[in-house]
Amino acid sequence: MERRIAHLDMDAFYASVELLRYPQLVGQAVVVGGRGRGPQIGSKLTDFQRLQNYVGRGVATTASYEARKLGVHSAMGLMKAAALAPDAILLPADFEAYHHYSRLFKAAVAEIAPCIENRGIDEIYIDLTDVPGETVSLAQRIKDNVRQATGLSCSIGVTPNKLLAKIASELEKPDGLTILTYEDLPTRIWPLSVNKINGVGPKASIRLEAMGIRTIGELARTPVDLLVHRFGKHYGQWLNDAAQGRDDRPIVMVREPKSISCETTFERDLDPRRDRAALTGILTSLCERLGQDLVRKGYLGKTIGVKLRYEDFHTVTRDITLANPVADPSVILRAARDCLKRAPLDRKLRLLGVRAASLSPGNRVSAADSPNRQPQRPSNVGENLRLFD
DNA sequence: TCTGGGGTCCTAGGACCC
DNA sequence: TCTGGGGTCCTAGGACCC
Repeated sequence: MERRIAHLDMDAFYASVELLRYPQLVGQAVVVGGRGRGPQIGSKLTDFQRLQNYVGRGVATTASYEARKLGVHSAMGLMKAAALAPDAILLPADFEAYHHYSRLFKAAVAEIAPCIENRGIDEIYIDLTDVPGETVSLAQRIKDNVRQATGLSCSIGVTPNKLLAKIASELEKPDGLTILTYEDLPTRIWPLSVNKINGVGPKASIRLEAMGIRTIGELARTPVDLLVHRFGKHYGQWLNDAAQGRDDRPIVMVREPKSISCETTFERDLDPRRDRAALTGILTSLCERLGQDLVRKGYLGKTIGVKLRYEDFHTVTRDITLANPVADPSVILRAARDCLKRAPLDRKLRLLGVRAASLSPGNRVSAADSPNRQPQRPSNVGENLRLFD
C-alpha cells in the first residue's frame, strides 16, 4: 500500500516565537540573529535595536516574512542584511524559548500521529499511513492542534514519501496545506528549480546548470548514465531517483547522535602568536563546554578533534582517536592540543572548534532535552553527579 | 558592508590484519 | 622469490541541511 508521509515545517519559526513575546512587532520586518539579550517584554517600538546599528559577524537565523520581502534570508550576514533592510528590528536568538515551543508543537502533533521523525528544532516528518482519517482533514487537524498548543502556524505537505513531502510543505507557505500524489509530479514538481530537492545544494546546482539542467523536469529527462558519469555512481543514481520522485526512506523515530561539538567565531581575527593567551582561554572554555555537553547528554567520545577557520575562511580539521572514550574536559583539552600541533598556525584565525565523535553511552547527569528519552530518576542524578566531582 | 553554530553523510587514501 | 584480495579503522575534506 502507498504510504502517507507528511513534512511539517513551522513558519518563520524563531521570528514567530519572538512575535508571541513582542506582539507589538507584528507587521514589522524582524530579523533574528547575533548575540545579546532582547529588550523587556512590553518595550516600545523605539526601544528595539535596528539592523542598521549592528556591527559584527553574525548572520540572520530567521527573517519575518516582512523582512524577507526586503531580500533578507536566513544565513545572510547581518551587515549585508542591514544594507537591504536598515530599519528592520534585530532580536538576538533565544534558543531556550525556541526549544520550549519546539517541544510544544511536537507534542501537539504526537497527540494525533505518534510516528514522528525529528529534523531539527522546527520541522518533522510524520508517518500518517496507519493513522485513521482522510488526508486533508487529518492534516488540518494537526495544523489546528499545533496552533492551539503554541499560537503558531505551520505548513504541511502530505505525499507518498519524505522527498516529495519536504518539497510539498514549502509550496504554499506560510500556513500551507499541500497534498500531492505521483500524478502531480509533472505539474507541481517538475517545473521547480533543482535546488528545491533536499540534497541538491549550491555546488550541485551550478554543475547541473552548466549541463543545461535547471528544473527538476529537465533533470528527470536526463539519462541516468550521464548523471552517473558526471556525479559518480551514488549521487548520480540518487539525482535520477529524486527527479522521478522516488524515495523509500523510512521514518526514523529515534536516532543516536554521531558527534557533539562546540565552536566559536571570534569578534576579530586572532593571531596564533600575538593572541596566544586569548586563544588558550577560548580553547579551554570550548573543551569545558564540550565536556559538559557530553555529560549532560550522557555520552563519551573516543575521537576528539579541532576545527580551525583562517581569516580567508579556509577551514581545516585535525582529529585523534584515543585509547578510551572520555568526557573529562582536561583530557579533551590535552587531545585538542595534540591535534592543534598538526595544524598550520601561520595565519590569523577567525574560528576555533572542538568535537567529540565515536560516541558511546556514558553517565547522564540530567534528563536530556530529547522528548524521546526517558527522564532520569532523581536518585540517579546524585550518583552521577558524584562521579564527576 | 562577506559568510553562525550545530549537525549528517560521503569519499578517498593509507595502515593494518587475515 | 614476489606477490592476492578483502575488511576495518583512522584521518581529512567537502557538500549539504536546519
